[in-house]
Parts: sequence; C-alpha cells; structure tokens
Amino acid sequence: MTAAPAAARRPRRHDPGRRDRLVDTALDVIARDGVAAASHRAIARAADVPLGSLTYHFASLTDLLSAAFTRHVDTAASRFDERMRAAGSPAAALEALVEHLTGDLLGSSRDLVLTVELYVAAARNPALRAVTQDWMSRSRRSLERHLDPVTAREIDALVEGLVLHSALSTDPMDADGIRNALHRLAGPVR
Amino acid sequence: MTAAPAAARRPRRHDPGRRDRLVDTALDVIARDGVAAASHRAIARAADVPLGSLTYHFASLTDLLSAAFTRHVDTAASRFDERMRAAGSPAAALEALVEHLTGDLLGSSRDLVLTVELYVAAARNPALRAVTQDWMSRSRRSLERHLDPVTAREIDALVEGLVLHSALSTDPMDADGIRNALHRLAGPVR
Amino acid sequence: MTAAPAAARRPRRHDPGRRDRLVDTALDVIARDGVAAASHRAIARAADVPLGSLTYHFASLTDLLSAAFTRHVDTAASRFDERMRAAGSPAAALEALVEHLTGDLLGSSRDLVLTVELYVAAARNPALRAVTQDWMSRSRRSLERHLDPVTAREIDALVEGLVLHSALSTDPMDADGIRNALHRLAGPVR
Amino acid sequence: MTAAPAAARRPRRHDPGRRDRLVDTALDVIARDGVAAASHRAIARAADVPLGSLTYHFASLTDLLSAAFTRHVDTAASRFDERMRAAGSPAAALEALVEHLTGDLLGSSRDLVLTVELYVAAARNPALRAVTQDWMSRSRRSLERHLDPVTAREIDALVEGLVLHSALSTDPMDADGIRNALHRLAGPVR
DNA sequence: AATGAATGAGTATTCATTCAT
DNA sequence: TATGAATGAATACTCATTCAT
Repeated sequence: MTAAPAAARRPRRHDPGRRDRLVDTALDVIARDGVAAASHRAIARAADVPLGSLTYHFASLTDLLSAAFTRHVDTAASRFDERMRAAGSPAAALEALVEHLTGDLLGSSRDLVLTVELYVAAARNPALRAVTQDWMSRSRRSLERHLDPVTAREIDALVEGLVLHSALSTDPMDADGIRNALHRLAGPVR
Repeated sequence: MTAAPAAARRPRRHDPGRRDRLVDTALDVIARDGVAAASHRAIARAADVPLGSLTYHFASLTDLLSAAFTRHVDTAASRFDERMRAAGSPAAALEALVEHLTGDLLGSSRDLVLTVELYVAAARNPALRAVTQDWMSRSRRSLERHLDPVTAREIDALVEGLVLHSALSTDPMDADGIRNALHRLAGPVR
Repeated sequence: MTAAPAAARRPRRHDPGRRDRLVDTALDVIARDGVAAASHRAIARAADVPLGSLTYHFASLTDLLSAAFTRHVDTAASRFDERMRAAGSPAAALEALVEHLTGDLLGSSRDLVLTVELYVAAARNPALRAVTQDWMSRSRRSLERHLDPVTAREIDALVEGLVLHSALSTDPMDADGIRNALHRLAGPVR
Repeated sequence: MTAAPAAARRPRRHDPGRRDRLVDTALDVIARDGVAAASHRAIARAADVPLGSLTYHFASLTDLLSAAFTRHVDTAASRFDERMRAAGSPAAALEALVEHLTGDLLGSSRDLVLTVELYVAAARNPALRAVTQDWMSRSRRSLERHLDPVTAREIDALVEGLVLHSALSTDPMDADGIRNALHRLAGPVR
C-alpha cells in the first residue's frame, strides 16, 4: 500500500456523523486487535477515512479511546439496568444476573473482550479510570434496586471477577459453573 | 544521541550472569510500566546494558518476556505449593489459601501486577499461553493435595477471578471480603 | 545523532513534488551504490529529507524501488520505441539497435547500471519481476514493428545478454564487437 | 531460538577440515539465498558452527566469500577445461560448448546461480574482481586450445551473455535457442 | 471544515566485528 | 585453538502529533 495515494477515490468531503462512526470503528478495532493495536492509523484504515480526520475530531488518541469506551459502557450499563428493572424480586434479579453473565457476555465475545480491554487499559491510563468508575457506580445502583448496598457490592465484585476470569483464563468456567458459583455465593434469596 | 550520555564511557566487557539479570530486569520493567511498555529499549535502559545485548541473549522480545514470566511463575507456584504442602487438612488448606491471597498477592502489589500482566499478555500472545497453562496445572495439582479435582477446579477459578478483580477493579475487595467469599464458595470443610 | 548535524535547523515544511523527487533520488542512489545499498536511510540522506518522509510516501522499500525502476523502464522503453518507430526498414531497425546498444547504454553507464541492477534485483524480488516483464513485452512490441515475433524474441534475448555482459564482465565487448555480433545473429536483412 | 544457548549440545571442539566445510556451506547459502543474505550468522547456522568460528577462520566476510567463490571457479573452470581438452576438433569444441551451456549450467541451477551471484557481487566488490578475472583467463585459455584468440574472445563473451541472460531474464532461452544462437554466431567451423 | 504532508521518536531485529576467557 | 559474549551501527517499518493549505 503506497501510504499516501492508498485511498484512491475518496471524494467524501461532507460526511456528518463521521465523528460518531469513528467511535464505533474504534470499538471494532479494539475488539478485533486489542487496545494496544488501536492506533490512529489502524482506526483510520478501518473507517476508510484519512488519517488527519482522526486528529481533527479528537484532540488525542486517548480522547478517542475514551469516547469509544464511554459508548461501550453506556450501552452495557443501560442493558444491565433494564434487566434489573425488569426483575420483580431479588431471586429474579439473581437469575437475571446469570442471564447477563452467560448470555450477554459469554454469548458475544465482543462485549467480553471490550470490557476486559477497558479494565486493562484503565489500569495504566488515568483518563480511562473515570469511565470504569462511572460504570461501577451505575451497575451498583442497578443492583441496589433489589439488594442491600453491602450485598450489592459483593455481588458486583464477584461479577467483575467472573467476567475477567472468563476472558483471561486458559480454562474458563462454562455457563453452568458460573451459575453454580453465583448461587452459592449469593446464598438463599427471596 | 550517544545512547546514555549519563554512563559516558562504558568499558564493560565481562559480565557473567547478565542473561539472568536481564530476566529479572524485564520483570521489574513489567511490574513498573506494564508489559506493553516492556520494549527492548526500556529493558536495556533499566539494566544499563547496550541494546544489542538483549537481542544477543534472546532471539525475540517474546522469548525474553517468556523467560521473565516463566521465572515469575516458578517462584509463585513453588511458594504456593509449599503453602499447600504445609497444610494438614482441607480446612487448613483453605486458610492457607486466604493467606496466599491476602498476604502474598494483596500484600505485595508487585506479584499481583506481574500476575495480571501475564494473564493479559497471554490473551493476545500464544507463546505466553504455554506459561499460564503450566501455572494453572501446577496450581491445580497443589490444590489437589487436599481437594477433589472438581472442587480444586472451582476454587482455582475463584482465586483467579479474585486476583484479577483485585488488580483491575476501581473498588477492589479487601481481605475480609475475600475471606468471606472463599469460605462461602468452599462450603463447610473438615 | 540528530540525523544531519550539517543541515542544523531544518524548518522545511512545504515541499510539493517531494514524492517525485524521492523516486529520482532513489534511482541516483541505485546507480551510484547499487540496489543493495539503496536503504531508506541512504535515499533519505541523498534527498536531504527526514527518514519518516520515505515511509510516508511509500508503504515499503520495495514499493519505492518499484516506483523508481518503473520510471527507469518508462524512460528507456519510450526512447527505444521511438528509435524503432523512426526506422524505415528492418535493416534500419537493426542499425538503430546497434545505436541503442552502443549509444544509449554503453554511452551512459548510468542507464546500463540501472538496467542491470533491475535485472539482478528482480531475480530475488518477485515484486520487481512485474517491472521487468512489462519492459520485456514493450521492447518485444517495438521490435515487432519490423521483425517477425520469433526473430524479435531472439534479438531481444541477444540484446539482453549483451547488456548484461557489458555491465558485468571484466572484459566487456566494445562497440565494434557488439555490432558484429548483432549482424551475425540477425543474418541478412532487407 | 534463544540466540546464545541455541546450539544446545555442541561438543565439537576438534574439527579438522572445518575451514573447508565452511567454504562449502558458504556456497550453499549463496546458492540458496543470494550473496546479500550470506552473512556470518546465516553461514554459521547452516554449518551448525558457532559464530566466532567464522571470524576465527576468516579475517572478514569478504575473505570468506572470496574463498567460496574461488572454490566455485576452480571447480567450474576445471570441468570446462576438461571438456575442451577432450574435444578433438573446433567443431567438437563447439558442441562441447553447447553441452556445457545446456547441461552443466542450465541443468543445475546451482552452478548458474553461483556464477551470476559472483558476477554481480564482483561488480561492486573489488576483492572479488580478481576471482572473475582469473576465471575469464582460464576459460579463454581453454577455448584457445581450438580457436584463435580473437574468436575465443568473442565466443567467451557470448557464453557469458548467455549465462547471464539464462539466469536473469524473465523469458530465458531454452536449450534449443541457445544451441542455435551459438552455431549462428560461431559460423561454419571445421 | 477538512486533509495531505511532514517529522522525530520509537519499534523489533540483524549484523560485522572485537574481545576475554 | 576456539568460542561465547559483547556492542554500536544499521535494517525496515510504525506512530502520535503538528501544520500548511
């Protein structure tokens, strides 16, 4: 690929919503190749957009990654809160939690991968820590629709542990294993 | 740039054990800056050694990281097995497990960080997967000194989840929380 | 090393036609030092341009060499075709051929060297083979303005052999020797 | 491959004839990967010999390449002279020449490749020019067993051209083409 | 408002050669 | 006599960011 004239025909000057599209593409690249490989260039190529367009819309790469992870968190946290709102009892909430873990996350590796990439990136990048913190508090609030704050905190921690373990272990638990662990940990609920 | 203007002349020729020292330095850099920042240059600088020395001793960066993580795993797995060997009963083993998690890992953030960096790196680097796999099977065998294989597997998974959560969460569990979770999961033991 | 301490400050930003200039400079370096010595660095130095500029304009070194040799071939093939178009008879074409070999090539060692460097490079680099192939077919077509395809092929082969021999032998043929060889091989022509 | 301990078991201290073996291995590497790829390391690896062994036996890489090409030339020139000595007449010599070109060279691509690599390397490396010069004078003397000096010179040039063309053209002549060209060029001989 | 060009620092890796043992 | 270790310069290539148009 001759870097410069690579894009050949590209008369796409007016393109409202490009900023938006870039955020989605960034998530695609992160899911596919990891956050370490999510460079300006990689994202520009994936979005079929000139390199300069990225720095035009986002002041820095971290800004772009932040926007991308924020969108991921918004989607995931909303879906989770809906699940919790739909549950009529603590027991139902627990079952919804199992669904969330085995369906939403283990079902689609994309969500799982994005979540873990965010956790890992946040460990070294303070700008992303705000995003994870926000996620945690929203998820905590969703759980508190049915559980007392202390239990909510513990369950949340367990869920995080299970998610990370699912994504990173060489011998991850399957759905049944996760269900058992959750129930044993939560104990009897109404 | 004459590399390190600090070191000025560097008439260092004979340096037995340098290979070994490089492995240790690599672990230092990984613990300090993360595996993503553990480049040839960063490690060479930290070891105060010319760049070419790294590629002389290790054919590729992955080889060096592999050697480093292997050393970390050897240390950690040996210590863990000693703990298990020392325990006289399943109940004692469980308590030793709590010690291991709250003392060895949460006590020294270095071990915790190295462990998580390994997990994360292995997720995208097949060569490192062999190292984690080896670790898992050693740890499993240690647990099976006291627990049946099925329980050993579940406990191992929980431990992994707790470790990852401890390192990556913005609101990690404290020692008490970890102790409770372990006991609840393990159930009553002799 | 601040690259070129000679050039000191280098506030050069706007430089239209640089891509073009780089192609020419690459040919210069190849002619002077051989294709084996035509590294990014060597060409950047010769063009007085920062190293990154090369990889900006050309995705790989092979791409740059390809562009350079393509330009050389375009020039040479056009000149050769003009010679052939200008010839009014097979006999005149043969004489033009002698001119071409003894004038264009032996006269300017630059063209000769570039041609041979291309042949040699193409022997180990498949991407360059396309360039030589293109050249061959253009030259074949030029010859077929006056000669039947079979003879054109043979003459073309002889010319190639003479060019290579001229460039690489320690005792190259002189113009007279070449003229004789050509006429003997072509036999009597109208 | 971990550079240093790569060679694993290698207790081969006493190894007379190693120098010799290195020369042969160098030719192997040149034939397989080209002279540009014939580095100390590549040859050491191919010979299964420690790196230091090369610089112990040969003061420089050029020295080693020189020795290798000299051996190639000795072999080839001797074989050629034998062919010529065996021929009983100029006509037989010519036929032997055809044999030499279509059999020795086109038959085994190894000889062809080595010859061309030598020519090309000598074009930029004065130390190797002595080797080609020696070859040329020996081959000339062989031809002069049957031909007058002037014809010997011309035939020699043609043969060189044919060899180079065979190795480097994208559309090389086949054996028949070569035979025809030789006979047409040599004219009627006794 | 948008982008092609530019660039200096950085990436892993290869290399010929020197040297201490 | 032989070799493992060492090293500084070089290799191609990637990158985040700046800037002129």
